[in-house]
Amino acid sequence: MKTTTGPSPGPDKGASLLAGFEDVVVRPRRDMPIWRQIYAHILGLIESDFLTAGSQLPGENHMAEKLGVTRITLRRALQELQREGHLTARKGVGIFVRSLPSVFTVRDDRPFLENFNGGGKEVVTQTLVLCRETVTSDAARRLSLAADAEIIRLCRIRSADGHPLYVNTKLFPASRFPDFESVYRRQQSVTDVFRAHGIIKYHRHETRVSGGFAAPDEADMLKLTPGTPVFRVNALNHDERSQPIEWTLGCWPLTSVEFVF
Amino acid sequence: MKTTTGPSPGPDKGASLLAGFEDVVVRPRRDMPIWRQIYAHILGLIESDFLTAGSQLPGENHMAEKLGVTRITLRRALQELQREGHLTARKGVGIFVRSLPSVFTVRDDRPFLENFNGGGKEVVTQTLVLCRETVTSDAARRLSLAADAEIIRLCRIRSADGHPLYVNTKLFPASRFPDFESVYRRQQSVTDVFRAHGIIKYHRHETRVSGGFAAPDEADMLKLTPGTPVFRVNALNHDERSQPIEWTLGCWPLTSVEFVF
DNA sequence: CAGTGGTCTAGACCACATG
DNA sequence: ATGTGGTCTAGACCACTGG
Repeated sequence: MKTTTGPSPGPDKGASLLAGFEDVVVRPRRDMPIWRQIYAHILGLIESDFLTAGSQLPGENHMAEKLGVTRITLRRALQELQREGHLTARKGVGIFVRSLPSVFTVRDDRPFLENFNGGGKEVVTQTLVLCRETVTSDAARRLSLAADAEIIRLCRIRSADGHPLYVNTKLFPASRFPDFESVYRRQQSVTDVFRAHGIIKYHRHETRVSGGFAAPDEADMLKLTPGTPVFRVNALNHDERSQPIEWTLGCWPLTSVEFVF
Repeated sequence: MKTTTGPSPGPDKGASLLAGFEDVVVRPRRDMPIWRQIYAHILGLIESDFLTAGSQLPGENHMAEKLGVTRITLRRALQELQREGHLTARKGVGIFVRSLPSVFTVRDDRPFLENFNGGGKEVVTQTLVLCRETVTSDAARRLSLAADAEIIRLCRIRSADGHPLYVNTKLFPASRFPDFESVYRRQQSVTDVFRAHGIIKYHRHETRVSGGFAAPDEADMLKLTPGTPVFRVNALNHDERSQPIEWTLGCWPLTSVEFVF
């Protein structure tokens, strides 16, 4: 299916822009509204790999015309697929298949990368922010710091096979890590920063998982439609003397991960 | 605000059906589309307790007219509020405020009810199904049973202050609990069933938390709009000899709970 | 510039629940 | 019979992106 070179339509971007939307019949049914049928059809194209991850859909006007429905009706289906994380729309550009792994196990008690490599995904970590600043009252409470203490803020985004999966912000008490920046810039690893400062063992003290909806900036980073449901993870790490050393706030698309405890 | 008896409009159902929608100005803005302004306005009414949990909104036509927008535009806002769990619509009846606690901590290592009473909520548990049947292959693997073993299925729904919060299905190996039904019917408590069969101590072996979208039957039970995002919890309990004795599948509205580990 | 997705209007018909 | 929410149409204008 992927190496089709003949005249038959394939999922290739440039080929037949309406591949997958030929001979599709949608008409009012008692049990399933039209938009739901379109939803099911497109989802089928994605799950059968006819539409591959990253590929672009035909324009809304083209699809609507081909399906014989109004753009609004089509958009009802597209909207649902966006909220479920299968599609992502970029204004002025187009609609693209996100097609993330439907389940992406994260074991809470293991180093982050271990969970990914099992799935054969290539994981890339990108550092967005690394700076020092004064704590907020919230973070001070969490990290047991004075109100005017200094903290280190580290924001990163992780992608699997080029698809952004996870954005997080980590806060550290600055006093514990005088050489944070230099070590981190060399190794790009928080564990190595810990080790360089004499912290060899640390443990997860508490993990909170809640749900929410992607804010515009989160949606932008994760390539989601704003309002898409997400997991919010909120974790505190302690060193071996039970002192808080790391406060993490993370955000995952709801459909891209499963947490295992 | 709640005991208004004068002519001024209040949130009371029968009073002024359009209370809360007087003098609302919505007009196109660069930074916020109309539907988003309506969304914010209604959310404000809910969060300020002007619209109380369980109360009914005016009809869509009335609201749309009052706001000076099309029904479609209004529905864009209502749809968003439904997906976020603030509203629930019943066809042919009306739209109602769900207004659940935005955070509802569940500590994984504590008995279920302990987490609720702290919030001052009155919790009701309703048993939907209690029956014996042959295992599915999936459940057999999870509970380490033979392919033709018998299991006990228990489906329940839990509500806080009359609002359904949590539906779950529990599966037990039937051979371990000959008197399940009789004990359960008397006490309505799984812990008591365990105790009656000599299991005094048991522990959570594994918990998995994932995300999904309410199926029509789940939506019906939880009084949600189908497609609303939910947590799916999947847990296995072991007895003190590490034998699996309980397999739980649960479903929570995304916005009603926070998991703490 | 042309094409994209985002928003909005003014109608309409339907299935459903209630009185 | 009435009012409700659910669906759908046929247009329209806008802001954004890219060539």
